[in-house]
Amino acid sequence: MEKDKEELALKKCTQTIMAIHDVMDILNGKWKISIMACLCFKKMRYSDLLKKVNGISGKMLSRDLKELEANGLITRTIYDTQPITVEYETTKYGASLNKVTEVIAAWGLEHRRKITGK
Amino acid sequence: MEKDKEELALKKCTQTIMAIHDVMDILNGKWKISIMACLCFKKMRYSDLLKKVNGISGKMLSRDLKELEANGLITRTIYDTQPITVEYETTKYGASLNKVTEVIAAWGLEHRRKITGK
DNA sequence: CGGAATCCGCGCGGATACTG
DNA sequence: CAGTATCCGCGCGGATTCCG
Repeated sequence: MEKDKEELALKKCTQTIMAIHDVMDILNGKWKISIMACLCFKKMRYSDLLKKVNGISGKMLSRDLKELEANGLITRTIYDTQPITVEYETTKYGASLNKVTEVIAAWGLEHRRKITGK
Repeated sequence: MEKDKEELALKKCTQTIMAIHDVMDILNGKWKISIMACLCFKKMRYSDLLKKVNGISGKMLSRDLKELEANGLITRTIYDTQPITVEYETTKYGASLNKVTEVIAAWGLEHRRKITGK
């Protein structure tokens, strides 16, 4: 029946909304997705991220890094050099966001082409 | 040379960050992605969205819908019934976000499975 | 039904200065 | 270098009320 089909679609819609809401709870704020995208390319240090993630302030960066670590998306390792070195790296789990960031970025490029370009 | 390769990767990283930032400018806030995901399933009315997008308030919904429309992602059509009916629908352009919302939702489901489940 | 208007708290997020 | 601390404005976003 087509009524069942309709119902099924709506149910999937509801599930989708919930799933997205979950993600937005973890990746909230202006910067987390950018940070994850950056770390998906390679592990980086605090100062590297500060430069790469354009416009972010030191406060937000460290705060977001803490939250991302708390959610198991990245790891923080300290090297006892002089001065001390800290490296951030995606966990295996965090690396699975790679696909997400890629798709977003791809759409963003397309969008920019549409806006600025012609 | 591998140095060139490294350089290329970093350049791509920078581009990715910029692209993501563009997207976040359009899809900012807590709800826009959910709204778009919802409308990617089917066109809906204001009250439908209010129910489907769980937790959103009327104010945010109408504000976000306005912004999404301003960015060309959705259209708003008024039917002269009694009482009046308004339908929101993705533009062809907005529909291209389908892939994005799908990937995010997929990751979200996986995430929920990891958190609650085991 | 489909909003607009108003009130208001909270926390995001920027700027700056300081620390080990 | 890798942060922390503090101050503070702004706007997101909730709740409620009102309107055509």
